[in-house]
Amino acid sequence: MLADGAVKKDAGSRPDDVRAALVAAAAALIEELPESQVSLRAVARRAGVSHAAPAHYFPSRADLMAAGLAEGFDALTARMLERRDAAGDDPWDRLKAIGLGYIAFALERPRTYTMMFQPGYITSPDSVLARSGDRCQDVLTLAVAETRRPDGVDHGLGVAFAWVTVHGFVSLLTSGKLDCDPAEVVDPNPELADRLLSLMRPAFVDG
Amino acid sequence: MLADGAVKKDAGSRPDDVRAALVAAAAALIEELPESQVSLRAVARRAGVSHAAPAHYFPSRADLMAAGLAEGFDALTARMLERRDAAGDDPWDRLKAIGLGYIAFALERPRTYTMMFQPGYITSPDSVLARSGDRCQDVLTLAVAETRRPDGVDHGLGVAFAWVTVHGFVSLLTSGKLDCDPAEVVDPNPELADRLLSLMRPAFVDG
DNA sequence: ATTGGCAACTTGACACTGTCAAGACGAGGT
DNA sequence: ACCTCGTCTTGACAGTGTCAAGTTGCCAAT
Repeated sequence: MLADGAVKKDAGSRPDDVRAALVAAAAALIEELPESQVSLRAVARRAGVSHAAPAHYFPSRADLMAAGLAEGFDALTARMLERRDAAGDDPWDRLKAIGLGYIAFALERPRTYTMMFQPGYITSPDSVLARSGDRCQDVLTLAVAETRRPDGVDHGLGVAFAWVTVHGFVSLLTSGKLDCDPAEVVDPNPELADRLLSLMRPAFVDG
Repeated sequence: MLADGAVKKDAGSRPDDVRAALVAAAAALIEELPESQVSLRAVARRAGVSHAAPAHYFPSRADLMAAGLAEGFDALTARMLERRDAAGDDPWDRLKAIGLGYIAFALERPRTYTMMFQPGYITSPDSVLARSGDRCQDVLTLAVAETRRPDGVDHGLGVAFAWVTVHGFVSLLTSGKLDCDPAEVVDPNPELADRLLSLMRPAFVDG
């Protein structure tokens, strides 16, 4: 009956397959198409199921989107950690590496990134999307804490400042408000991003 | 058939009336409803015309939205100018006043502000929306230029930094990523915004 | 082995959307 | 009077999210 839940691990874990396929299809379409064209039915078609199949796993379109966007947050977190660990031991270098990883991800998957911050997909504070967003923020919080110095700014304010800077940068970039090509910002000439991040240096470390 | 009490005979009943009513209805609904619910037909209903009337003035839904969003940019520009002129003569005070006006507008009309930066509504570089956005940027550019000092940062970088900071701030706020209530940030306790803006002070002026 | 039940979908329907085609209708010119 | 044009309406079409009902297949109990 209900004694041992989640006993679905037998060979053909079909149910989870469909769910995973739906989330993967959503994540793919979110980057491929403009937001208004990422329809429940298009996701269902991509996943090879009927148009109403998503309703069995997700109460509404917003919930399916949220699942796809949570994957985006996880990928962003992974990218930040990768860059941070590749940097040295200097706290500022590590924080800047995280910022550059953040920028690189957002410019690689601009539609996903934009939708990740669209209000309306977080249905509750402990939804999958909100939790993956929190894990992402934790990485930044830790890196800012590492730069802590006695006369430094308030920790929460520092986290906000760092996040605000990188988020505002990629957001304005993808909106076309900064007159430079987003495609070239990270790979061919990362000077702009580097100089921008350096502007917030005095808020964190000396010198 | 017209709604009722049509003012057709009125001296000011130019054909532009319908167009203006559509734009006004769009601007109102953009703030009242989530983006996906701001439909062409809902705007037409609000304006008291048939569901296909907008098609005569705007080639597509995006163009009607762009017209409404351009009004948003104009309102933002007006708000920034108002705050700047109310500030004193000190260049930094004027720049900060613009920033606070920017933040106040964005938090008063969050849905409008968010949609203003949504890529996809600017159909061409000299569209109405793009032009009104440019006028908004000009105000910021001028204010940054006023802070110019010999050893200051590059002008374009300074503009980007200032814009990035305020835009990132309100964007993260309305996304719920900064754990404070957006409704209280400007009116009851503007300390957070003030302290955040002060963090970018060293990039512009001495002391 | 048969039955029952239930979860995992599918099919069908409804109201709503953006956009196109065609028509109504008054104003202005000839 | 006739014609034309711009303005707007009506009607239609494919596509959408979501709900209701039906179908299928598997597992447990009889």
